[in-house]
Amino acid sequence: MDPRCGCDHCELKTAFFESFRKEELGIFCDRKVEIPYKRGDIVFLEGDEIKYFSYLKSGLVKLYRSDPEGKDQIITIAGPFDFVSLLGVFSETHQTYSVSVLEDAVICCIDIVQMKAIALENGVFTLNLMEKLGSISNQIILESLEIRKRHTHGKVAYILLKFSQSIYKNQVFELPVSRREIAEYIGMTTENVIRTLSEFRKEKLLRINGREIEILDVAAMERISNYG
Amino acid sequence: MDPRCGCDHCELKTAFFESFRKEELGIFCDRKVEIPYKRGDIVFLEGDEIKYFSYLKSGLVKLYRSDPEGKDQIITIAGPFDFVSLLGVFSETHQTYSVSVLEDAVICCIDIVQMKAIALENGVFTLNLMEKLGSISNQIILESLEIRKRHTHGKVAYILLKFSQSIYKNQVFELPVSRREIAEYIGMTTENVIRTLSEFRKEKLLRINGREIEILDVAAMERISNYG
DNA sequence: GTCACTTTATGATAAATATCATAGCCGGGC
DNA sequence: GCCCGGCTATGATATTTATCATAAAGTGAC
Repeated sequence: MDPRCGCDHCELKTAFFESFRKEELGIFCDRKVEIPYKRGDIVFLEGDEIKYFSYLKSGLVKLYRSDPEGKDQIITIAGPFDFVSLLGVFSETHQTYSVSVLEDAVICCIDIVQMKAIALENGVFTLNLMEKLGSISNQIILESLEIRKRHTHGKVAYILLKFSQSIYKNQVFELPVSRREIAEYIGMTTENVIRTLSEFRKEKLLRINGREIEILDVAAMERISNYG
Repeated sequence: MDPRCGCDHCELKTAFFESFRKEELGIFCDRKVEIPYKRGDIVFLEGDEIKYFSYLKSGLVKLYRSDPEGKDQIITIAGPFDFVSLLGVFSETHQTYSVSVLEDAVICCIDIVQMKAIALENGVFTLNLMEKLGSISNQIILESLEIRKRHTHGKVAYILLKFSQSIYKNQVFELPVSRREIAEYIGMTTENVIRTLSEFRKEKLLRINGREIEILDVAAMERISNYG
């Protein structure tokens, strides 16, 4: 086993690279580039040429689009083990969205040509990859539909529960985004996000200290998210 | 060449089955089932077990979700050459959405186990499939984001232009859905969809005769869709 | 530390959207 | 043909949400 290669112990390996044959893992490791990013860094911008297939080893990033007037729309927030590359990576030549870093991150990049070459050779790998990418795309679609059908209170409750339950797995957490970014995520104005948070605080559903949030009444928040 | 097999001339073949080896096409053809559907038929329901990979040969279908209170939410409308199966087909065991028929359709069904077996063997096919599925998922995500960021006038204009430009490729077309279904698609109330259509009619942007729509002023509709 | 700028916060008001009520219309079932 | 139920349509009203205005608090550059 090649001592230079760190992929043997990568947490991602068990996720889907287990299907790699030894020599493929070797190729993978030799070619991959791991890049550390700081909060606020741009990973790539909409329109950039797609050169790498990339996934998130650690940290938190946001996927977003900017419209001509400069208003951003957040597509989703991705955590460790999520891919930064979505399905478009195999059908597009240029990025259809931008990615920036919310919490210091390490992103592993694999040359897209190399990735396709391995995919052509190894059916198990490709099928695993398709399952994983499919599952993520499915999640994004369903999340978008869930957000769309909610009103302001339900939207804010939904997104706070996402942070609490899916991302931080804790009732107390530090918001990785500003109120404005929450608004860009769920499609409201910044003022109404702030107002809704204030209302939840006054009703003792939340404790708020700047970006630190504690969900005091989970059941009530779930009720608001589902029927609010 | 097996005369019983019609797949040689299938329009879909050039789309991505061109990567099939001859024997694979044979297996495919022997196993496939082509099912004709009438307007109003249910193809499958959310929660049904996934047995087939299916694509639309002709006609028009809607993909939708129903919430506990019975309100539907339309995910997208798919035409010929679109897949009825989305990416989840490889990562889920049960359907995460329902499909019903808007215009008489023929759907080709392939056993999912068989499909996976071919995918494992033929990398070119799998990569082509991933590109196609990826592109469709990408489109659904982008469409959902486009709808989310618009207000009522922009939403209605957007969806009418979709019917006119993407689906029927004509300024005159017969709406395949009721006003209520349009509302379920773009997230408004039925009354406001009707009201907005009436306003467009009064402003001479549309001619409306029941479900027959003619877009009289395409430029104005595009302006409303983009900046509306 | 100070200044400029962004973020958070709240209130007042305007605009957009939903809800409720009503009615004509159309199509399918019998 | 006739009736019933859903679809289309429109108005009045209530509610929700956005916009505008203002200000305090936090943040980074120098």
